Amino acid sequence: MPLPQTEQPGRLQAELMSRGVRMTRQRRTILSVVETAQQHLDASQLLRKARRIDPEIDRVTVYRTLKLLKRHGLVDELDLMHLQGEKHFYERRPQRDHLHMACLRCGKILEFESNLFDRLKGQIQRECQFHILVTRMEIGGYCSQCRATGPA
Amino acid sequence: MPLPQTEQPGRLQAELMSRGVRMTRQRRTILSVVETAQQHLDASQLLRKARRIDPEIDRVTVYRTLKLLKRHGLVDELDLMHLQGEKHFYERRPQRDHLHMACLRCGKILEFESNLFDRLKGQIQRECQFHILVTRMEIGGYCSQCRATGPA
DNA sequence: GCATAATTGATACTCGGTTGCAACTAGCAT
DNA sequence: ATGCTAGTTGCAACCGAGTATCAATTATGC
Repeated sequence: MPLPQTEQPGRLQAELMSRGVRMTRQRRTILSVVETAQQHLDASQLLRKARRIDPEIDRVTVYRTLKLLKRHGLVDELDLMHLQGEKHFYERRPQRDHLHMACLRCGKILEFESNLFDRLKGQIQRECQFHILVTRMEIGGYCSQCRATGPA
Repeated sequence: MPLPQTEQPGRLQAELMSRGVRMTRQRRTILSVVETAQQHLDASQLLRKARRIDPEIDRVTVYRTLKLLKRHGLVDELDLMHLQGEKHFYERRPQRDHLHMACLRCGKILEFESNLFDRLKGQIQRECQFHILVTRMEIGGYCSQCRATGPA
């Protein structure tokens, strides 16, 4: 599931610094991993990739940096329907929100943007007077290939 | 957040038995707690309530019964934006799907049904050829009261 | 009733994530 | 450049949700 890489590198770092967040060697490393990721990574995958750049990085620092990014709304946290246990996955928050479909058979993750999705969020803000900060829509089922072959 | 209680009691039990699932004293107790719950419960709250009826029930049995109900599509699992740690919450699967809004300030959970939501799911089934089994849409933000008082 | 396959409860364990704290350091002021 | 200090790091110990194992128990079909 290659994510569209419309981000220039260093964007996360610049964004955090502009908000007065202190930039450490470890954070720079972790941010670069998040930015260059080609798929959704969980904390332990992130740690492994970060350690290939800086072997001294501790897992606690990864968790703390992810929390920081979440707090600043720069990454979104995904559960991907708990397809792989209780891990959480992370992705750079995109320009336009999308939803995730998880195939319960082959484990593939698909993304989907939709006007209806955007309109639904608009409706909620209006009708419920709810100020939306984060959205997470995940769907579990069978992808086109797996449904063709019949349920496992 | 009182859930609409349009269910007659014993419905879950009947549903499971009709599918050939063995009905034990413990299961009956847990099912009755799920059915009469007035809000979203997590596993440990469920255990506590079940133990008020049958003090011998073990937490493992609660977990196993929840897994059973999920497998049969009779309850939905919610994360409620991880507002309260990594717990999962459960609710009887409703006639018509709804989404959940979690107020990140006061912790209130709101539910919302919408034609746009239904249409969005239809669009996904059609355009992505994805066979939907479970849907989970959760929104984090500020409810009308909390946004009026300004962010915490 | 009986047989038997499924279920239960106890215990130990896994795993994702957090806390407390002493050592370190980014970033500012001088 | 140097020093100061609040913010950050790494370590180790911890927490809590959920799972595996297995002997003892029990629901259900005959």
